[in-house]
Amino acid sequence: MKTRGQAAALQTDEPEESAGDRSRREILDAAARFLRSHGYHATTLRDIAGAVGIKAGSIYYHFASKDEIVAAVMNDGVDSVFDAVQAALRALPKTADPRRKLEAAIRAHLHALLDRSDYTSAGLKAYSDAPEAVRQAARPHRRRYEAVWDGLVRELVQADLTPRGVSREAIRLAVLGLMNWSPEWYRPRRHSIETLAGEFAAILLRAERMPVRPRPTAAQRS
Amino acid sequence: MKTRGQAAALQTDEPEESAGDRSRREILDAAARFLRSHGYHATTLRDIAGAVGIKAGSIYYHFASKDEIVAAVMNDGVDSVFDAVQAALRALPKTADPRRKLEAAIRAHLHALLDRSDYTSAGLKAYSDAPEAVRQAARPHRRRYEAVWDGLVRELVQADLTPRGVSREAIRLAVLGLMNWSPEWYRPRRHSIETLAGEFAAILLRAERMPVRPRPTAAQRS
DNA sequence: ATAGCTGTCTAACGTTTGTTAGGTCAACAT
DNA sequence: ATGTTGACCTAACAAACGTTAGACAGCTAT
Repeated sequence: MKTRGQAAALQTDEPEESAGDRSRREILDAAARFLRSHGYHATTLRDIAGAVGIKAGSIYYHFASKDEIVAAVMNDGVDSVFDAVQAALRALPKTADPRRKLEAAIRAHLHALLDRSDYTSAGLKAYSDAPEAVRQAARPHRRRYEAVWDGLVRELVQADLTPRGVSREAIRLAVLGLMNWSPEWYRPRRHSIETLAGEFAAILLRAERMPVRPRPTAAQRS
Repeated sequence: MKTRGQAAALQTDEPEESAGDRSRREILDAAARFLRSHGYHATTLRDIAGAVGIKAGSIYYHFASKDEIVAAVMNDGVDSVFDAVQAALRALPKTADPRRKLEAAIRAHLHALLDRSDYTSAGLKAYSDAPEAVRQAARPHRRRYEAVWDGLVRELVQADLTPRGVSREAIRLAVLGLMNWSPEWYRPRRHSIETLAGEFAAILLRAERMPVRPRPTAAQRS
């Protein structure tokens, strides 16, 4: 049932991708691009096929239905941002300041959403339009990812870094909503993901903005 | 902008709604409901007509195209939440605490989005899927509404209630994103709009949560 | 050489979509 | 009585949709 990574654990070399595997991957890539920019209903199998260089009917050699493609894209998208955030958190020392963890997670999420993976934003956009069966298949992936943020928020609350009297759920909904709405307004030329991540983290915390440790243009005040 | 209030004022000076006007309004109401829950492409003229009790072709007596309906719903939706927020702000004394203004605006926005008007949420959901012509027609309405929030954020910044070093734009995008994502997770049985409004306002501000003031007549200004 | 598998093609199918043309029928004005 | 208008209907149109069946070229293994 896994869509991609299964051959990754092969013993010696790279998976030796066959022609069929490459087509299958290209179909998913194209589907993710169309789903991201046009949504579920406006993404047609003929569009996808055309982008891959084959005919619409040929898709059915690789997938049983449109919804199977959509489900694969959506689940890969959630797993992808899950992995990205987990990796970003693991790159920090376990005892790191929860504020830094929050900012790292926000940065990873925004990167996945806005410039790294069509899959993540495709899943986000197509979810509410997809048939119930597809959404149901995606639910475990989504829950697993939400749990990451719930843990993060829990740490913040325990460190007393969030406004008092605000439920953990509200904070999680706030941070996810704030990020997930960004595809609606983000323009690569106009916004910097790095800057946005820092600003969003600062907004969500009670305390002042964190000291600027690694880089860029953060201090235009003072 | 009136959303429902069917025979609100039977007085002599009311417009005397004709049968055609009522049909037109019912078409828009039904379109808003479908657009809200199913989005642009999954909302069909036959669905709308069926909900009103007429046939699909008859819609063209009232509207020139599907997109004209969508544009009307979208623009009414933005104007509706604009009016609601403006009214909520005007109900406050001009010199009111900016924190209170923020909370009032958030509450009004959430109410418009989640339980008062199908139009507002319909416009939000359908916007990115609608043809460019429809989006272009909606842009002035959206800009006017954004300006309200920009003014609100400006007040907050001037009162030093926001984290320092964070741009006004980031704050505005944060608060709007946080609210506009709520249709994705809000469940009326599970969440309370009043509570959410207070929590979101608290999250966005540097200071502690505001004291719960029982009555507005007290002079709290020192 | 032959058989089989892989990956794609052509060509259609049944359905649904937005839209249009022309008809119908009651209410009203003359 | 007659003509006009308002509001709706029927019936279709072309296009586009997801999907399917069957054919066909290229490769591999016998």
